[in-house]
Amino acid sequence: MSLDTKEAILRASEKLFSQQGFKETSLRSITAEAGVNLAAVNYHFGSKDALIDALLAHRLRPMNRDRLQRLEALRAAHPDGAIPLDKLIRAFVAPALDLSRNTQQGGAVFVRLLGRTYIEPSAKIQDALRELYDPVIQRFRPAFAAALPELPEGELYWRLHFVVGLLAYLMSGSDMMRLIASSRLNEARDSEQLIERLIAFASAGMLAPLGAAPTSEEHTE
Amino acid sequence: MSLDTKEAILRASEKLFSQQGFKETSLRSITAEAGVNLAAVNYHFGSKDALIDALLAHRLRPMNRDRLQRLEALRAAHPDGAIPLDKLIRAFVAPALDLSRNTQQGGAVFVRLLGRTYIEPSAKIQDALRELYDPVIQRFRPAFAAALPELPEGELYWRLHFVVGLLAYLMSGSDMMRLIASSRLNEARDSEQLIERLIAFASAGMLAPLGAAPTSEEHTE
DNA sequence: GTCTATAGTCAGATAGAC
DNA sequence: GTCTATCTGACTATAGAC
Repeated sequence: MSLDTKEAILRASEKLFSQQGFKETSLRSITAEAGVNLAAVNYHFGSKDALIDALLAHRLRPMNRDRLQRLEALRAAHPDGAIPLDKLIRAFVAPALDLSRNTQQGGAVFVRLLGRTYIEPSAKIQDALRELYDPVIQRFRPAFAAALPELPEGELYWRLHFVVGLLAYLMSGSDMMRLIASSRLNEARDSEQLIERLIAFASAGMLAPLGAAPTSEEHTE
Repeated sequence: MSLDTKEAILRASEKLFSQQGFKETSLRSITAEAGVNLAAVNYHFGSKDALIDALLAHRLRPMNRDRLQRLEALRAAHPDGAIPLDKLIRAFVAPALDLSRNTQQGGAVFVRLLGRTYIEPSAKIQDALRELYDPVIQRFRPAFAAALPELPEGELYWRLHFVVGLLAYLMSGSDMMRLIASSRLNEARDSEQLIERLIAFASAGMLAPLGAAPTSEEHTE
């Protein structure tokens, strides 16, 4: 029936994990959604945890490869070492959000899953993530430092943090969006515009003046 | 023994929920931590879900009251209607992060819990949140619109979104932080400085130029 | 490789003694 | 109000027939 049992499980689990979370999604619901037998997950992957690991690696590795390729391309295009900030941010952010346009690869489903992993407290998932992310951070950080030479190291750390947080929140997405949704708003969730908005916001934030916050002594009152 | 069974349950559940998540925390672990009987939760709160609701309301109501009070104070201090952007952001952001300094009230424990609720997909939690947040958003939005008169409505929506995301991510906190933590970094997680950094970043982001992202045709390659 | 059947665990909730 | 004891249900995982 289905192309492949293993593939069907990956597809179904991606969908359900992203909708409900890891702990909340049972192997029963996954195998039902995939149209395969309950025992198939343990046969093909060994355990639920191993399934999660496989799923993350399956998607994150190509995404991070994309990020590093874009960074290399930028390096080549700017041999003087001065890569414009917005291009750097785009290289980091676009591969993640681009997945939502690639419907063939699971599309928006995986983007939500990815956002979810950023937040998940499970130690196992955190470990898997760290291993997948560390090389990327290690390469992007000096590029950002070069693009923002006047920013102290501590500040750079936090501002990178803010960008990652922004990305994670957007990808885990639309739950919180509904909270604010008293506004009708054209459903402009097309990722094309979203990426541009995110880059504009993040670039401005990264470039924020340093001792700037006017502190406004007390909040009146 | 303990002050009050009900209070002990609230305290313990706040701690465990924030550390492990809602689904991952069992009533058994809560009652063990609180030093009370397993049946006490159901006796005092009725169910696990009702406990979560009570916990959220217990903390969010005062926080949102604080937000609205600060907004009113700003309105009074700026009768012309032009509240500076950074003060607006502070009024929205500080009551959340301030809780981490108020150790008497549960301190950082609740901040993480709060960050977690922003992300939790459970429909019940989302509903409880919407009810608590709606009045706040409804009041802050026009103030932001007045502070950024040139920003189209759609843009304002997204940028507010980004600020909320930033806040949520920071509060759900430090899990992702460890991912990037190849940097040693002075453990400057003192919320005082964090608030200032967040306000600076968010203010700059809200003020980002409009059609600005230079689009950089393709990413080279 | 795929299935059924089931073992073993742990969850939330409740009845009823104190 | 608090406790013990227990019910009921859901889960992961596995053994073993096909």
